[in-house]
Amino acid sequence: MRMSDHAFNRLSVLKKLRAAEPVSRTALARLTGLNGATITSIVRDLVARGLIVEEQLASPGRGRPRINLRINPEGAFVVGATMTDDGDLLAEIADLRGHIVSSHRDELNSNGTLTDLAQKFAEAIANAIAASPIPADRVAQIGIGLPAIVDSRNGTVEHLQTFTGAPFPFALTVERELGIPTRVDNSINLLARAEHWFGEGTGVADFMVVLLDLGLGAARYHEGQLLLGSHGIAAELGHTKIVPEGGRPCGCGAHGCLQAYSSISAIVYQAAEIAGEARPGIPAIRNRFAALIDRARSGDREVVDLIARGGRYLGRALANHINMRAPERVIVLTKSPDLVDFVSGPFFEALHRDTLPLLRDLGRVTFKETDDSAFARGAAAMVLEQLYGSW
Amino acid sequence: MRMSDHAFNRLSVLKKLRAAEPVSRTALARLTGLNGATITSIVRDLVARGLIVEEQLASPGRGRPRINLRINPEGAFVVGATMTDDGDLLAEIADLRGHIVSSHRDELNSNGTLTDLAQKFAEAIANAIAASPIPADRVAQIGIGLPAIVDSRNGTVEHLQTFTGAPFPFALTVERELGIPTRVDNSINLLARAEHWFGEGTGVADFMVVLLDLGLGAARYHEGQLLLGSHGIAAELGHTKIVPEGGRPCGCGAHGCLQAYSSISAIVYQAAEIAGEARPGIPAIRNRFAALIDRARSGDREVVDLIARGGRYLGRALANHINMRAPERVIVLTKSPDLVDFVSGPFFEALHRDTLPLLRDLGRVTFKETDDSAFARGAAAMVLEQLYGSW
DNA sequence: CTGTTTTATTTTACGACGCAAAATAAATTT
DNA sequence: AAATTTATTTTGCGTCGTAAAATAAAACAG
Repeated sequence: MRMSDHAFNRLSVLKKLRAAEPVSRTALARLTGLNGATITSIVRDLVARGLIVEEQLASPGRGRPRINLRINPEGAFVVGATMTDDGDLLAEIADLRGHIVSSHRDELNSNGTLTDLAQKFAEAIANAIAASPIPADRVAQIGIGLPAIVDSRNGTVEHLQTFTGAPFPFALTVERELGIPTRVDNSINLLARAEHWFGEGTGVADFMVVLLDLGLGAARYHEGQLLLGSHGIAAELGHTKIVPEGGRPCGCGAHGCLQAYSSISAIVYQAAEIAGEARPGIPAIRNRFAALIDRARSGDREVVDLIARGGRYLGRALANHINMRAPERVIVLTKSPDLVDFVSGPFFEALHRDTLPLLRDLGRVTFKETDDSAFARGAAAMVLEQLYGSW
Repeated sequence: MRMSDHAFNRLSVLKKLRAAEPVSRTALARLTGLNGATITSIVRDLVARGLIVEEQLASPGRGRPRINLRINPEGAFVVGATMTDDGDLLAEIADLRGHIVSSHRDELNSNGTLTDLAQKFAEAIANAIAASPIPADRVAQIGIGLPAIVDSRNGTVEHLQTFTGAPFPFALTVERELGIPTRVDNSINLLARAEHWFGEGTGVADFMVVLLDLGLGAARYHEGQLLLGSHGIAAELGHTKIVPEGGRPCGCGAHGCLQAYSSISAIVYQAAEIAGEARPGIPAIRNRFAALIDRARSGDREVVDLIARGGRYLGRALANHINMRAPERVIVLTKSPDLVDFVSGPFFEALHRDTLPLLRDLGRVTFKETDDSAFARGAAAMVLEQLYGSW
């Protein structure tokens, strides 16, 4: 489904406003290329919806003073919910600037079915709202990020961990339970949306977001729109074959996939194998990784090399991606700055070496620290992005 | 620049018409989702422009008989021009169905500057028109395909062989010379456009075209539109790093790029190296390759393995691409069916092995023979695609 | 203090587009 | 010949975005 011109124009006004805030109508006209009259009417509508507010200004010189416009952070609130690495449900309330107003965490004891998971999400979200100072009727929308293959257009889950089968109407299930419009998207897509609206992707039409953390994921904006592939696959990176022959086995059944080398889990698993230990469970991985970082800091070559190899492989994979698609920016997100310390050297070396000279551009690729709240920011971004019925 | 709704609707009518031809207005309304009244007015315009014609039908049953619509192949003619492998300029006239009406070939003796090259193109095109039965004033547009980095939006060349520098207004130069609107695009993009309008990409919104011939190239349609990256780089495949360490040198300065292994030139060059001979010049490559094919057919392992390796690498690279972006279809074009004979086995094996199980889908990837006329078909496609001012 | 100038925003008038519903057209069936 | 069926066109309407004109709100000049 294509966004209408109408929706597109509204959205570009909102995006430019978000990026240049505070900004006058005249400036918006210049930024968007739309006629001033058009801006007047779009802004009128946004003000009526309470999403933006006018701000009186001390007059700066000659002429009628401009009226600056700002996002009204209190215009609407959004719940962003996601599953954390430790198996909790994190539900946070964000305002329209992507600021977290309230945060709530519930344990997730799910029986593994999607019906139950949706139910647990609904409960956690209800708890989060109840525990917050925000009245329930000010919560305009719910955004849920799942580590899954999701069709965000209609809120269905196609594949999550052990679940595969007919698309499950996840968003609808939560929406029925709580009576609040609900959207579901892939976790990485939420991070990309957060960057596009509130982060380093602001004003950048074509960029890629990579999450290098426990797992590995990627998403891509193209011409100012998040790419949604046929199965939500539009910028998968983890299953790039990085070791052609005799590579490590990957959960997908194949060998030599990037994600078997370049992620915190991959590094921890490899270290465990070397030490002849069993793989730790998901909750233990961060601790194990911290221990590995300690060893690396004390000069343990084995660990340093392991992490370096992950970085090198990621660099090569990203170089290949850049060579193929020439994004303006690549933002590599991680929750672990320790990882960056040891990864970035070999990463940038490989990246530079394998990138076409034409496209070698220092600063195109950057590391950035993130945290779980980014998902709630992404949910807020999703609300803005979907204000006019588009995805 | 975004296509307007207006242009988008016109274009989808034209595309559906092209794909379902002959077809009635009512059927078009169903196919496009547009209102019948809208179809009436769009069709009226297309008929007035002479691009489509009505066709009276024997009434098939009850009710008012439908009036079928067809593309009017004679509605406009297009010159498609390109540089062939043997260093000639090939200028062909195509009708709106992509059928070649007339073909003309001139030797290219260029001094290497873009000004001169554009001049030579203009001459060859003028000769082609003069030698054809089509009156010059029926030639609506010229499309030129260059093995270059091109900004097809404004017809400038950014990089061609030895030329690098400020974008050169190639289309404008030819247009001034001949007085006929002229567009320039990358050769591979033209092939993709030809597939989209007249070939196996008809009706497929997301597909990739790979040219496996003397060189290696790729282009991608996304949501029914050709992707144009920032430097025309939207689906480059040749500089995927396929051999991480100690790979063959590539023209780009790096080592281990796919195009150093998987193309006719790459195979011929490798064979020459093995034999301790000098690299043959471009014009000789096809002959040398024919000789290699003979050796392969008579069971020469060395040659068979060389070609197989190229196929394996291409298979892996395409698998990586599919894993990343999940195109609906991939069309691998080549002018050499001999190549396919020896490449396809190892190619499909590697492709299958390295593609995510979820995305393994026999029939997604196919080989297809092509020829130089495809560029003229692509030029015709470009005209249709740009009827309403979009790219 | 009043008129002029400057800059920002809104209003007005208009044209383009696409839709729904109604009208018309052109056949077959009764 | 009238009714029915299906296809296409016409009509009337609402929305959108623009250019030009009007209005608003300030500083400046005298």
